[in-house]
Amino acid sequence: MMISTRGRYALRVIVDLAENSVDGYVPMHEVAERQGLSLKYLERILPLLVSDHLVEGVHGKGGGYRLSKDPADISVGEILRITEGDIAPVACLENNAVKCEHIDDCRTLPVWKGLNDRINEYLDSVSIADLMKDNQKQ
Amino acid sequence: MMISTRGRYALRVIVDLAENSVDGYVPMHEVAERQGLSLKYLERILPLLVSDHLVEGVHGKGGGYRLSKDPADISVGEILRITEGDIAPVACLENNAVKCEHIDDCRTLPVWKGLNDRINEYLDSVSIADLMKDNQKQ
DNA sequence: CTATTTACCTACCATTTCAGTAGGTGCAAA
DNA sequence: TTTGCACCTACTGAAATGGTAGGTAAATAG
Repeated sequence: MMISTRGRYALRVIVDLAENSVDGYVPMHEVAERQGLSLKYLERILPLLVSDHLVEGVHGKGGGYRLSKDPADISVGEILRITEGDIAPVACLENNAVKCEHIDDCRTLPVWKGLNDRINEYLDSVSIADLMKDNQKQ
Repeated sequence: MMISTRGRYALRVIVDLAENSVDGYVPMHEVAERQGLSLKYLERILPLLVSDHLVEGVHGKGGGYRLSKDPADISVGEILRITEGDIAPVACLENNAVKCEHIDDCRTLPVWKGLNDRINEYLDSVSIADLMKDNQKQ
């Protein structure tokens, strides 16, 4: 399995915020309750999204989170790359991969590159707006 | 990361057999040496391919492995599904997944299904023959 | 000024998976 | 009967996964 709960939960949180943040900031415990997820675990995931300017967090009463961008301008690939760190299907295509010696003669590398390209292409083509309830594609 | 060494090594072994089994059976220690892989580890992977009739093993002197099918008739997807058990990108699409309650109302399921479809479609479209040295696509 | 509410941070933990290794047994040919 | 091979089971160290525990920092309400 490629996408862990970190990435999947992050995506659900973002969609939830997109659908429920009509007025101001939404505290994470509301999202956690709606989605049936552990608040404590989400609290460890959200700083990743904040530091990448996908959402903004405000402390104190009346605070919470809201999206920094329009749902149509946030892609699924963006969220997953932040939370998963790397969505490469094999180790040799990961960001910090050790350089393979036989890279020029590797028979299997073209498949992995082809797979990687298709995965990223697809995930970048789907936006949060595409996943919202009122969208026709549903 | 989605594809572990089990699947990647299996693919390299199959391509190696396709390129080097001009005459009869190839002992696995030869493949292991050519590919720079642990023989002991490969010995644990190959029975999976045998039981799925992708390769045939013959004991004793002069024995080894050979492909049961033409390289053009073996897809990468086939090999990976056998060795990885499951190549679903998320847990809820795995073969033995626990049925999700909110499946009819899940905002994120369509992305995972779309991703799963594209991954399988691509991996099934690439054959071992496509990966061999003498192939133009290289 | 204090209490409350929220985000955010660090450390820990149980379980599972990964990537092998060790040490054999079974079978077939020379 | 010895050699070369496939094949089987049990074990292991390291890392990742999916959290929990127990705080601190900031903002607002009263």
